[in-house]
Amino acid sequence: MNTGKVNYFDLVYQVVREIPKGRVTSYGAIAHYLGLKSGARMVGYAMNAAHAMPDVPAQRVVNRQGLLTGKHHFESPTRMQELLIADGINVENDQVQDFEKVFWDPGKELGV
DNA sequence: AAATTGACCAGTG
DNA sequence: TCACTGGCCAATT
Repeated sequence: MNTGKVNYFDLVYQVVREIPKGRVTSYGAIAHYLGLKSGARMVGYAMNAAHAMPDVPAQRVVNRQGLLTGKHHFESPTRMQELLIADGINVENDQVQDFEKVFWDPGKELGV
C-alpha cells in the first residue's frame, strides 16, 4: 500500500507505453479507460511530467481533435510531428490525418 | 501558505 | 447548430 494516494501519473504512463506504433490516442480515451471520466486534464498534466519518464511516447497522445497540442513541450516544436511521421502517421499542420483510422482506443484494444 | 496555471473533455443553453 | 461553463489533480510562483 502506498500513502493512500493513487499515482494517476503512473497509470497514464503504463497505458501510453502500450500504444502500438502507427497509432495514436486521445487524453480523454486514456482518462476514460482509467475511469477518470472528466480527468482528461490529469492525463495531459501527467504528460507534462512524462519527459522525466523513459519509454513514454507522448507524441502518440493528442487531443480529441487530433491536434498536436503538446508539441511545444517536446525538445522541439516540430519534434512531435517528426516522431509521428516516423511511426507512419500522416501529420499536416500539426494535425493528425485520418485520425479515426489511426485512433487507438485502450478500452477497446486492451479489452476494457 | 495561498492562488494560478496547465499537453482536456463532456454536458448544457 | 454553435458557444460557454464546470470539473479534476498536481506543480509552480
